[in-house]
Amino acid sequence: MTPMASIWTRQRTAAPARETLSREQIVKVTMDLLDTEGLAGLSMRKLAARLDSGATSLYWHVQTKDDLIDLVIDEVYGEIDVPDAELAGWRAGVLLLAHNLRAAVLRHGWLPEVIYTRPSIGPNAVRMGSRGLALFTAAGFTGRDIDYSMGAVLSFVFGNANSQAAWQATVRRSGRTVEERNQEILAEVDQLTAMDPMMHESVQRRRVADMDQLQNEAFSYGLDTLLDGLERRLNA
Amino acid sequence: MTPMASIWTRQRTAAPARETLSREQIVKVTMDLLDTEGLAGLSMRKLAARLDSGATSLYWHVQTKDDLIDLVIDEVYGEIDVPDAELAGWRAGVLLLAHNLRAAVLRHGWLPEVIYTRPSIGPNAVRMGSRGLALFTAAGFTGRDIDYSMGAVLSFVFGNANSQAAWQATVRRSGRTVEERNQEILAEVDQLTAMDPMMHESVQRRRVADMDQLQNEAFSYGLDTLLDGLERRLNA
DNA sequence: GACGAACTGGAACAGTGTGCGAGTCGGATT
DNA sequence: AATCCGACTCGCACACTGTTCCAGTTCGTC
Repeated sequence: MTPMASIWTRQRTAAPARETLSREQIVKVTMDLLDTEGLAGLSMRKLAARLDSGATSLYWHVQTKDDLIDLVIDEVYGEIDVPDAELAGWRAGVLLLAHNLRAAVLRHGWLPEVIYTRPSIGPNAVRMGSRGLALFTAAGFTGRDIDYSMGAVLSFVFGNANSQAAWQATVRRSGRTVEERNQEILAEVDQLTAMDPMMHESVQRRRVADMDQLQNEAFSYGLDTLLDGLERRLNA
Repeated sequence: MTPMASIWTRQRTAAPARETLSREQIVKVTMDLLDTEGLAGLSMRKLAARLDSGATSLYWHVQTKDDLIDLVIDEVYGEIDVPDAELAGWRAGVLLLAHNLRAAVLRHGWLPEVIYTRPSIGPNAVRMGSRGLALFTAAGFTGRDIDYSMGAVLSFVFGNANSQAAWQATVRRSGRTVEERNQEILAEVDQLTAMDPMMHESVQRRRVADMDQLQNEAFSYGLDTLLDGLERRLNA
């Protein structure tokens, strides 16, 4: 009968007696630490140091490190604004959802490293899911097609954003510039294949001044294509 | 001038003197270990135990654990068959590539946990990339559209396969059946939102006898939609 | 003033990846 | 037949990890 005390269920039972650590504060500092140093830079002791507390004190407010990460992940979902279904047209709404989701992933480049390691269904994730479903329902999808169409968009967005975030993270870690890194890749690829023309040219095409813009274009291209396909389904 | 000795560059200089560990053998056993016990179950000591060797012996054949993982990842890419551009039509070819890639990810459920943690451009990844590009070139795409269209498909496939693989992994770890796990999710969601109708129904729709088939359908739905959109671009 | 709940944090444990360096093997050279 | 040397193995040790246990401290309530 105990309702599987998940992290989001548990609540502070009474007001704190004195100035004390709070779960909110811990989550916030964890987010900062992750954003600046990445997943590898997060350890309970380092986190405690930033909070001027002992490492084991954290365990009063949080069950495990994994639970803490669940909390931060849901915090990220909380940043994502999903427009109302009525306000914009459905396509404009989905477009916005997609862009906001991608932006959130890119803001928190450690996210791809953790989302696939746990289930993690927090309140903000549920809220985003619910509002997303409303969007696709308003578009005219029914039954399972609601889930399928939204799943398709989310899959694409995550697929795109994850790999770009990972790319950015490695560039940052390497300390090199984007162009230097692209040159390295070109060299590696050429060395591996003895000048495969397909790959060589594809990598060459990536060597542009504004890499972010290139990736934005790739994202828009794919998203538009997918939305075109969905629209076609609606009109069929 | 040193060509950044990557893991794939380094070769054994001479034949081994006696019966000895080999990189191929290590990679193979690592793959087995990952497939059966997941990423969390992989440690150098456990791996060495399976090979009847000391843990530190592995470091003669492999620079670091991360490099080892790079090798296994590329091994997975090696399993993916990409059809020739001329044989099937481009759409059939891309469809096959997509299905093969997804199947490989699902076979190796630990992959989503690692692909976004490192760059990892091995020979097999390059080969797959090259053959993929050929497919989209044969379809009629030119210039950057080749990269964009292929990127869209790969993003979707990874997005879909990653989350399904992660789902399967958690079900396996929990030791519960698929239906039990779905029931848990339903309860959690309802508890978090006090019966949000959108989410409630969506989760209800997931509670089917054959979960795999449902996810296959979701995959086909999204892939078809995306390919429809790409075809539309070609005919524009 | 005493009690007890809320909270802190040091010591300790089992486990991790990996550098070091001493040791072993076996084929080629002398 | 003795020597040599590169290929390879592996125990020890180090710094670090998440986490448990428990002895403490703080503070509102009786």
